[in-house]
Amino acid sequence: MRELTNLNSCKSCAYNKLLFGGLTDEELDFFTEHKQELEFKKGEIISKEGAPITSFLYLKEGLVKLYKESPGSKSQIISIAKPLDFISLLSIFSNSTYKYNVAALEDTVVCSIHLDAFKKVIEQNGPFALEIMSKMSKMYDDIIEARFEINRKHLRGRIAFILLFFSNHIYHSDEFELPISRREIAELIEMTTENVIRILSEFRKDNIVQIDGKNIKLIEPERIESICKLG
Amino acid sequence: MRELTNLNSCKSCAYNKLLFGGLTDEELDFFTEHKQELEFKKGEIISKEGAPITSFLYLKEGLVKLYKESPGSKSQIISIAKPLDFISLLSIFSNSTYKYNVAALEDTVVCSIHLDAFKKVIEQNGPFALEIMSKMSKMYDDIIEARFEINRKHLRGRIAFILLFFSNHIYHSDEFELPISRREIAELIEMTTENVIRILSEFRKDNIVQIDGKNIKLIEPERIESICKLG
DNA sequence: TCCTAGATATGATATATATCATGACATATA
DNA sequence: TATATGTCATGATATATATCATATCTAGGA
Repeated sequence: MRELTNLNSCKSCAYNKLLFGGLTDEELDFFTEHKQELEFKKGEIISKEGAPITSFLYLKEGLVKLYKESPGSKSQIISIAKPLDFISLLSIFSNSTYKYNVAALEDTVVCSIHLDAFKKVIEQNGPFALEIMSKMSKMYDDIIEARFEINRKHLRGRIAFILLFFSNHIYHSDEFELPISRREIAELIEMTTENVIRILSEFRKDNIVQIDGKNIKLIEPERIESICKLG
Repeated sequence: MRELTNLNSCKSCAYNKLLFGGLTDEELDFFTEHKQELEFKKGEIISKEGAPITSFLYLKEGLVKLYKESPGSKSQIISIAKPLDFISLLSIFSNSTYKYNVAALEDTVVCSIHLDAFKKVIEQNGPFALEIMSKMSKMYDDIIEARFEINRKHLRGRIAFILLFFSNHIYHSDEFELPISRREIAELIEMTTENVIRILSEFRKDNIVQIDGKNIKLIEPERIESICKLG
């Protein structure tokens, strides 16, 4: 991890309009004083389950995974967060320690606002509180929704689901480089690594995707959609 | 559904201290003006996926299930809410319509505060906003946690899990009456109805639970704990 | 440079779970 | 009262998925 130093003020940050619409100049200045920008290299751990929470974190650039590790069994990936997503979920309001691990899947920049400062502004700015609740709510609902969707699908449907997830929600393209390994895909959509590999091969043989290592190109997105829906 | 009429003011409500610690007398009076208490009989639907959200709901008495229905496949139960739980999750801050169905499992009393009134108080009372966030956060985290726990267990472990859930978190007793059918258990812990029945029978034959219809008595809770952990 | 560990890949086999079939019983309905 | 409908129950069978074994390829460390 590396702390970025030549910081702009939050006031001039391109992200503040998107995330923090309802803040006054004074509040933005207040955040500027209490924030840090942190850079993580691919693979680095951003926060660990059980570690004390001291700041509100959101993703500025890059890609991260939220995951749980439980002794004796393989780890489970809860979700993948993209720029502008909060990576400390609501846990920060109900727990003093993190409930999940977070690790960088790509080189990543995280904006870190000291928790006390963040809470202070929530307390004094009601509309801002509602905004944060709305955003967090949506993230949680999406996680739960995805969990249930994955669970009612067969393996082929799950692979189709995750391909479409990267294509539609992360890279907005039919062609992309997978940011995670086959094993991590398995941890994300609840199946074994072998079956992830096997079914990706099937898709390749069926000529609905081109696969070269981590490089993916969806050849027949409509067919993948239908496998996702029906499988 | 029946609307209760002889309402006490929120000020004197035994629940307000538990749920709404940080409110002024004026704010409680304001809620009193904008609330209703609704009574639902067992089986009645409290809210439906897709219906417009007009109020903040929390459970005063009884038991409800939150569930999703998707065309062509069986419905999935997301969670079971008990008194003092919010039954409109954060959806109310991010969506204009409900994302889940809610139905009463027992005769139930719901306190319904008009959404605009509720949001108004959140906007003007920061500490209250934080309180609500904290409570909602915990509910969401619990749901996600349970989902992942269920998923890494085999069927016997899941049945053990759900028996312990009712025993420890709902009824606080080794002896209780199941509030849901075998089919609903299946919808809650992601397995088929037949296997729920089969494994409950196994547990009965193994003499770790007594079962008479919906009446359950855990004979060897420690063994159930260990099946839950290991299975 | 070699060596090792991990990722990818594929086949054979085992096994957990779903599906199908059937029946008893209770409960709602006409 | 008779008829239908849903729940509980259990066995036989089918099938999806995990597990085990093995091989190749690549990247990183000594």
